Amino acid sequence: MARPTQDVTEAELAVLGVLWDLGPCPIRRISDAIYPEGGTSRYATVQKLLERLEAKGCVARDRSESVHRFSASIDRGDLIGKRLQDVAETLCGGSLTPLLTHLVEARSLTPSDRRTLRGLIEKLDRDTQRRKA
Amino acid sequence: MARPTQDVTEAELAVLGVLWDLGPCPIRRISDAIYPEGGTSRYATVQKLLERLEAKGCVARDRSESVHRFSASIDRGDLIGKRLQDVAETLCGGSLTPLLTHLVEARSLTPSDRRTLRGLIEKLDRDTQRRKA
DNA sequence: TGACTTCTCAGACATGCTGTCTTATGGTTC
DNA sequence: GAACCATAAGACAGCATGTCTGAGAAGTCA
Repeated sequence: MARPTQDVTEAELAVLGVLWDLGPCPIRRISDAIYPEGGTSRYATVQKLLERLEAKGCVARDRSESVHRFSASIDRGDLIGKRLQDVAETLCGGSLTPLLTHLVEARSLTPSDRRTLRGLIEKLDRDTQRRKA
Repeated sequence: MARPTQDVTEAELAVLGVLWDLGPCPIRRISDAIYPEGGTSRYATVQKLLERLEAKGCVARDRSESVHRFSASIDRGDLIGKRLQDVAETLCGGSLTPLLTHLVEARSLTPSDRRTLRGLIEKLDRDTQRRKA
């Protein structure tokens, strides 16, 4: 529910990334993953990042046991969507269409990309048809 | 040439926007456009923003006359491209494809958007064909 | 029980970015 | 020369970010 209002920072993203990879886990595992050298202060850093991520609505905290477990409450796709929305808002008056045409024209599309894309559009068309019928 | 390495901020974007609208012009016109109330300090603010934009390679300064003229050296599309690249780099390992599929799947596409999109893809296909032939 | 360890929690801290503003200085114009 | 407008340099506060410290609670084990 709680979508991130503020943006997720670099360091916070690293934490989120670990949660995406490992699933719900305690701080210790996250900090070990990010800072293999360990150290008390590194642990505290991760703790602070998790605290901020929780405030932003990006992670959930399970307090039912004495060692809290954290889990991501948004996935990578959500974040992509939010960032794209940001770009659209800032540069295109909120419309996503310019982003789309920009990407398609960017000529970085492989033939396979194009196949995928065409498939997606056809699927959308079918859905629209069905809704009409 | 000089592409912005750092990102353009909100206030800087406002300045760029005026340059996109008005074309090359002196500071005075820009500051009048952004701060109609006027004032010395507002003028100085715009001056500082232009200075930073110049450092970022986003505006060019013509010093040939005593009153300098500023012009945008990137357009809105460049900025969109840069931001999209940023998102891709940060969240998709540099690939733009996930952004594309995300946008298409976001089902916020109007039928007209889809027509446009299909047209673009077909054009790309034709180009590919032609290059093959 | 008491020493040890490992948490949570609250907050301090340096740094850098942003937007704003002040002041100094020099050229133009009348 | 006085008034005006420009450039130029830099001060400043506020905030975000990443990092770290210290206090205290809770669990572990001899």
